[in-house]
Amino acid sequence: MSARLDEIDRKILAELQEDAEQSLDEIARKVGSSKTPVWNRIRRMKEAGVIRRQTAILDPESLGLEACFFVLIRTSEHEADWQRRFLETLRARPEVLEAHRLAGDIDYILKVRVKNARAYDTFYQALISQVKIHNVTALLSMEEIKSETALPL
Amino acid sequence: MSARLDEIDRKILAELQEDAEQSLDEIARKVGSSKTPVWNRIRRMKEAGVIRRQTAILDPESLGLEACFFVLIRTSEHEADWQRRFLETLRARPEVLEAHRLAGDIDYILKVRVKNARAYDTFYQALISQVKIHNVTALLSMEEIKSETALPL
DNA sequence: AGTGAAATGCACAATTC
DNA sequence: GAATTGTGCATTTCACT
Repeated sequence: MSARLDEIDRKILAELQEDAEQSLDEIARKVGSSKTPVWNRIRRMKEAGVIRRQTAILDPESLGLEACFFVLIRTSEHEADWQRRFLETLRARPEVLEAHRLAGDIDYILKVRVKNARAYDTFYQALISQVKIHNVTALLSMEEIKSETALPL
Repeated sequence: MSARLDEIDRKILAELQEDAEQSLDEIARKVGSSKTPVWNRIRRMKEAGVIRRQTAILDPESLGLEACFFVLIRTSEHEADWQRRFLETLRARPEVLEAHRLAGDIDYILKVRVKNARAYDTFYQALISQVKIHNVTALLSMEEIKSETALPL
């Protein structure tokens, strides 16, 4: 699964992670190459799935999304059908920004962005009404110390 | 802090979140407007900080980053100096993708992306050698069910 | 705040080295 | 695998409504 990338590929990825609006010329200059090879490398990395997509990062506060919760979930159900419904519910809900299945005694963790505590409760009620859940702990974020989309290269 | 945005602004943001590579013409067509007004709205939203930046989303697996941990941290130290050093450490470490200060008995949560369990241990050892931490629980992700950068509008 | 058009610049492709 | 050139499209600006 891991693609073979050389030093220049990694530099290009670093630039694209930092600012995807830069022109090819700028990127080429910074990585010490020129337009065409950089363009070809980017195209290949998109085809290989190394570069998934390009997106705009928005400011949650500006959109009135002032509450962020991490939700730890324990369940007693481990059947295929239960899991399918649970995953569908998570994927369908736009306030769920992240969802992971975990090893250990906590089964799932979610990251949920909402307007306020009341909006979280609405989400929570909807979730437990749709799938049976044994135990839920919500951790409320007081301060976002770091929020990074750039992966370490 | 919350900006006033009309229906067209929100539609533009939705398009940019989904695919920031689209041309102005395409976005304009989809939101039922035309090039110039869309361009002006985007510029204003960038100035207002609603749109923070534009970035490439990379595939962690392709980069060999196959392990993802959520780290729950309890500390006994709550002095300003300790906190400053702790935050600096987190911000300096590129494998820390998210860090939040929490309400409740768990003080911090981190999301950490690394190559493997050994790389996590290296990070962990570095962290506890730099700042005194009372209690750490690492939750290992087995499966990324959802990973979304797009905020709900 | 939106339209239409005009100009600049860039992305992309083909060709050549 | 990289440089050069060229075409067309996208971005950006402006004049007008």
